[in-house]
Amino acid sequence: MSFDDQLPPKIRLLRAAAELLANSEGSAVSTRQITKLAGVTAPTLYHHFGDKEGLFDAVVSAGFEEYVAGERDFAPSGEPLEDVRRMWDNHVQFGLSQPHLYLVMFGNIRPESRPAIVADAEVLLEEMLNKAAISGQINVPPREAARSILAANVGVTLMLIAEPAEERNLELSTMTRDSMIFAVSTDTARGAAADDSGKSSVVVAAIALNAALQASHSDQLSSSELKLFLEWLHRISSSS
Amino acid sequence: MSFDDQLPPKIRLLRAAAELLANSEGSAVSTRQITKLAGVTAPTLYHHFGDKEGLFDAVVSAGFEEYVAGERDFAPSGEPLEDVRRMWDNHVQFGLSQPHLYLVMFGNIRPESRPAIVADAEVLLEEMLNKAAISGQINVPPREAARSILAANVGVTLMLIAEPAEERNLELSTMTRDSMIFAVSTDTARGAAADDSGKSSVVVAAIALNAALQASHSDQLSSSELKLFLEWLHRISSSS
DNA sequence: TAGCACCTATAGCGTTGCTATATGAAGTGG
DNA sequence: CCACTTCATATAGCAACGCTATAGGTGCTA
Repeated sequence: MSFDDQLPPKIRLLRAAAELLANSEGSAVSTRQITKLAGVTAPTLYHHFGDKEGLFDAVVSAGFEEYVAGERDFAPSGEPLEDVRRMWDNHVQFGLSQPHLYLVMFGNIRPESRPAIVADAEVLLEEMLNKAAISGQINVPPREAARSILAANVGVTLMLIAEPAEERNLELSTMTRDSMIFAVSTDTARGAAADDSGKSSVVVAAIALNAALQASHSDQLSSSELKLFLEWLHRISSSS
Repeated sequence: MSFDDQLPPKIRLLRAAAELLANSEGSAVSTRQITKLAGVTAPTLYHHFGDKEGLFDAVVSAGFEEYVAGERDFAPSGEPLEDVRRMWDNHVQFGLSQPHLYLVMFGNIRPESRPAIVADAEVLLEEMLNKAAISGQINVPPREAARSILAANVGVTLMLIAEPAEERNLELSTMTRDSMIFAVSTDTARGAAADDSGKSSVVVAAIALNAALQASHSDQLSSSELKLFLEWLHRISSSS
């Protein structure tokens, strides 16, 4: 029942709440469950934390500080934008590993209650982006870039949490991450090059693809597949 | 007390819930408040909506459909990416004008109860991005681009909602919006003409062809051929 | 008129977050 | 050694919550 009789009740409450939050599959967690697991009665909870939300805030702060601490332990890689990527991934990982904590933090955001944690994350990102700005890698003020990237980061994490775990596509995260970083960075190295600007029908696209495929030796298809593919492509592109 | 005695209870419940949700400043809305305002008793609510969440879903759907309807009324501007921008702004506007509805929709997302509305919004975006893909303006598959942009859109809107109304900085929205669109578009109007690595022009062409094929129901290939063809195309266009 | 769906109300169950009040333990000053 | 305050916990219970078993009323079809 009560799982750690030695520790002071305040800490037992924190641990019980964290454990229940982590294990509850979407369903709400009640104060009675928490106090029972902590081996404590209701008033103790309200004495120490004032509120159910106060307890959750404390749990979240603890978890978040742990996450921030791990964040700071990353020695700067010398490539600030790479560090920003790592912070992004860490953020997503944190959200996915503790979805209920995360939802308490970012999902139920209300105007009057706590941008405190958001601000912490923002500052952390901003510091890193500042390094990037110093070496001229960024074309946007670091604070604005940090806010923008963090917003996208939160959105992606929420979307991933909302998906059933088995069909979670982390590519959504990496793609959005790189899109955001690319957009604020001064490094325009990229592929693209849309030559035939303007209207492009099936035929035009097929011709373009046909030419490009033959020129580039893509290894996405086997040679036999490629042969058939090109044949079909020819059929389409000569059908005008 | 009850505010619209003529209408059927189902609609009165919807309106009462909408009104309470819109006016409640962050605090939760109870079924008792709703039924009292609607001039109805509890079982009526559960008969029509099954659930408290069912009611909220219905309210949200109604509001969202209104918003989507306004969205569709925009005549396509001929510039799909410009339309995407307008959809983004509309999304943010919707969230800021009905923050509580919006939080019900996107804030409390849980793995098991994912509102179909997210999927709707995704499809809407994807359709528009498909147009952009057909004319070769996009270097990413439309579905993935839609998911990514929508995620960022949601994140930005939540962040803006979390800020006190008087210091809301809408530039966060426009900046993130343009960053995302810029990152997925082939238009590198930024200065240095990008060198194409050859492979990525294949990707762009494949994406364009893929979108065009699905839109045009070409009869150059049999359905089984087409299926395989599209699969290969997808493989090519997913290779970064 | 009888029967049958559909819709709504009465009443209340079990649980929720939270608290008024009381009790025990620990320290402090005389 | 004893009052006295302070902090921490327990007993017991309130009002509000989401929700439902059951029954009654209503309008339609036969």
